[in-house]
Amino acid sequence: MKNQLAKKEMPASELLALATYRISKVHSKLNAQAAYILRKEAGLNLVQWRILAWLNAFGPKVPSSDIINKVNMDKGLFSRSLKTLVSEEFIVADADDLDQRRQLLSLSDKGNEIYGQVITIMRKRQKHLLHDVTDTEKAALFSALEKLELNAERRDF
Amino acid sequence: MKNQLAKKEMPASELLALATYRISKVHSKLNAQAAYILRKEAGLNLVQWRILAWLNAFGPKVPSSDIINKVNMDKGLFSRSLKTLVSEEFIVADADDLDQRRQLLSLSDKGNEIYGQVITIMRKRQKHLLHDVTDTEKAALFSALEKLELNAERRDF
DNA sequence: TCAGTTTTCTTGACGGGTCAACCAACTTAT
DNA sequence: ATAAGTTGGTTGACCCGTCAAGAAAACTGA
Repeated sequence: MKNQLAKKEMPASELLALATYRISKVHSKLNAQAAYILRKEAGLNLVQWRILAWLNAFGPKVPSSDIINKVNMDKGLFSRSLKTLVSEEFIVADADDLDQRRQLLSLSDKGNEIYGQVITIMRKRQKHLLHDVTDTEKAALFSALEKLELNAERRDF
Repeated sequence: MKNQLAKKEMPASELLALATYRISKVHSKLNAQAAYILRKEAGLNLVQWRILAWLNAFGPKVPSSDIINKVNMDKGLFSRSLKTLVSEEFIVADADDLDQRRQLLSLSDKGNEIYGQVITIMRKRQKHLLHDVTDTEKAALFSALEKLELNAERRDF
């Protein structure tokens, strides 16, 4: 009986050591940092920035679905954020003659410009974030994250 | 000029490789998994569960501020979630004679029971999450996460 | 004693993020 | 040709998470 109870107690140290807890803390701090930089440097929020970056990566004249499917982004969130990006003219949306449902998205000149400004800072940030992480740590980090991601997809275990 | 332009382009592969992006994806999948389990097994949401777990860890008769300060939890979020946990009688809140502002929180019997049920599953989950992560990977993961967390706190770099 | 400050907790407001319903356009199979 | 199903995109609803304002109680120092 004593043992059964003991099994259920969890000291604070154990909680603090949980991978899930650590990741969630890191995630929120990374988010806060990125949001701060984007707001200060470009008046963008995280979602808007991500869309600009993916659009730059996937080239011009891309339909929303391409980005949504390749990236892990919610359709609704994308749709709403896109609307403001188009209205602020960071992105131009051309009709697709082959499929009337779609719009082909491209960065505007203005969008390209701000992307260029921000990506420079973001590269510096990435460097800073990892500057004291060794190569072996980096490799292990990525491999561990990959495993975690896969294991997080299962609902039965 | 060509070089300057080249510097600004970012292929999808580079984006996908960003530590920030990977962590955010892992984080969202971990969240979804935990939310699923908690909803199915106990009808709890993540915040409620975290409060129960911390309360179990920090012992009975704890004021809210103790948890809020030790953990990184928003006061407002805590306050709102606590209200429902108390109204559903997972937690009992006793008056503190020494400080009329505070309430001393403890898990109720019902709260303890559900905590016991859930923690068993959560331990199994943690095991599953890390089952194929080697010890060296684990060590590197934690060390890298710690560095990232620190580096994410700086606003100038 | 009592004005000023600090601490504890609540509340409001708002953006981020997920889920599901839905519509319109397109595709497939018969 | 057309019914059935799929895909692309929008919208509404809702929870999570953060921030800031503020009420109430407690503390501090003249």
